[in-house]
Amino acid sequence: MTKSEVDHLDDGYRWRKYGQKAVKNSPFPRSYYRCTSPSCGVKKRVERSSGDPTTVVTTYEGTHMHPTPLTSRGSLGLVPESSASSGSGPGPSSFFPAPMSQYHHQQPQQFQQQQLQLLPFFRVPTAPASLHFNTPSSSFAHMIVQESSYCPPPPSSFVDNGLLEDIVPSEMLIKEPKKE
DNA sequence: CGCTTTTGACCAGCGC
DNA sequence: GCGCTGGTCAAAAGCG
Repeated sequence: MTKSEVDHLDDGYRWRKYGQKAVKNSPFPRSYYRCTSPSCGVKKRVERSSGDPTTVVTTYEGTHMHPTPLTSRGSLGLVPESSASSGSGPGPSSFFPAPMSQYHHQQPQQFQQQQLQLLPFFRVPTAPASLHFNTPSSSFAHMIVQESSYCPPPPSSFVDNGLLEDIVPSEMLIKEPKKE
């Protein structure tokens, strides 16, 4: 579950929408996406939470057995340096006009928690649960930081619980009744 | 021109 | 068997 204004969250892969259906439990339609990479049958369903229209529920089916596509539509700029070196390519950082450190600083624990739930295929052997976002060479960190930009600043209900959110999902924290 | 999105139709599973 | 629901297909349209 991700707080987002947009339905289609870029997660570093290219998705092709192949269907949309209105579901019974939700007034919002559910969208069906499929990974465009050949020999990759990963699918995902995207629907809005009936209770919270600002929350999109993304359900992944399958696991990506390939790296992020080389031909992103520029929305992410996740072009590996090897392929972007056509003109002694600039560093990946040039793909992020906005200060990514800003998002990184805003809600690091929260979106880390969300990403681990939202993108189970990120949990590859080379990416332990305690992802080191400070690692510049980690493309995963880049895409995660980029995607976090889709999440609008949380409402006042959001409180920085620090490392606590590494353990307790933010959802629980938000629903938790305030102390009187 | 190639790729993506849209959208109605089709199909399968399930409960009654 | 019938209706409902969820998932997929495929043609048409749109976009860069």
